[in-house]
Amino acid sequence: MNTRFAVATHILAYLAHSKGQPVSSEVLASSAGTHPVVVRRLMGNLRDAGLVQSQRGAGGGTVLARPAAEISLLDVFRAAQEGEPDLFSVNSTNPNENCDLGRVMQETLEGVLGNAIAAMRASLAAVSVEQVMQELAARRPNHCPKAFE
Amino acid sequence: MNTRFAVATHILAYLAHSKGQPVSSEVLASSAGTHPVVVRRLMGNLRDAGLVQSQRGAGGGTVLARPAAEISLLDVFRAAQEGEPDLFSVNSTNPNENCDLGRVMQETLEGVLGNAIAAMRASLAAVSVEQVMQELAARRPNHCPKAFE
DNA sequence: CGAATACGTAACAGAATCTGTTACAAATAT
DNA sequence: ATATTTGTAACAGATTCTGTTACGTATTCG
Repeated sequence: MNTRFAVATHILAYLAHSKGQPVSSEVLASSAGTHPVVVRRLMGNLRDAGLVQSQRGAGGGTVLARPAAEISLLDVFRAAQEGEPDLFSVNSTNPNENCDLGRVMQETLEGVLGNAIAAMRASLAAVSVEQVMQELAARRPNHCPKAFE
Repeated sequence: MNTRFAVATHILAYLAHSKGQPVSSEVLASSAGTHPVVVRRLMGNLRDAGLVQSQRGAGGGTVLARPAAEISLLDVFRAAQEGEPDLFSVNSTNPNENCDLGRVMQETLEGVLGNAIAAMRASLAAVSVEQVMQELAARRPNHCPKAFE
């Protein structure tokens, strides 16, 4: 699993915490421990998914496009992995040419994993960005004065 | 996800089908559509996990170390990914130095995903190699005369 | 005993992917 | 106008994955 999901969740939790105030990619990158361009690149996905809205220019930045309670981690996951090869796909190598055992094997494995994947998706769908933000705020260590800094 | 899980399942289903007859890495590789060394490399994991037993020399090959009904896909998955970075770990980048939001974020995400991962593991544990082999045999297309060839 | 077979393992190349970084155009506030 | 900030392309370095070659070791068979 790449870092995209973690970084995207970090970003959105931060935006949920800053309640409407636009946040720049530089601030977000500093908090998430990455590079501003990485944030902006990922932000493109979140924007395409309708999760955030950005504004250019001085004083610009990004805000949530809808309430944090209405953004599930499944939304985040899907947006973060958009355009990427399906993380849950069963990668097999060459399907056998003699018979299509390869294809049958792939279908069988996908069937086996189907329920588990559905459960995982449901679990992600049950958690909102607001919940994550609140849990982060609650567990924020004392020696870090300003939240999400 | 790498191809290891799919190839390992393929191998074990094949071995389950050949009931005690040792199968060479060359035959397995041909069926799985990969290279014999890839099979032998992966077989090292399966052997370490106690799922198969190999014998060198002429007429050698690999057999299941215990009945196929007693090998779950969770066993296969664990063995195939042994020594690899945890597929389900939430990769984050640098934990922030100012405060440990990075660590808290990681723990929070791991907590969120914990149930989903447990469900997925349970689902894999509920399916045996024998079941996979039987489903493959049942779904084997007609124009492929000899099973698993 | 010697040859053929087959595993075990190291080593390496090519491809793909991921992240970080630089660069620069476009948009916007002051 | 100027400073700020996003949007995006392009590229380098690191890592990973698969396929492949090579070679030592074990085992069977004649």
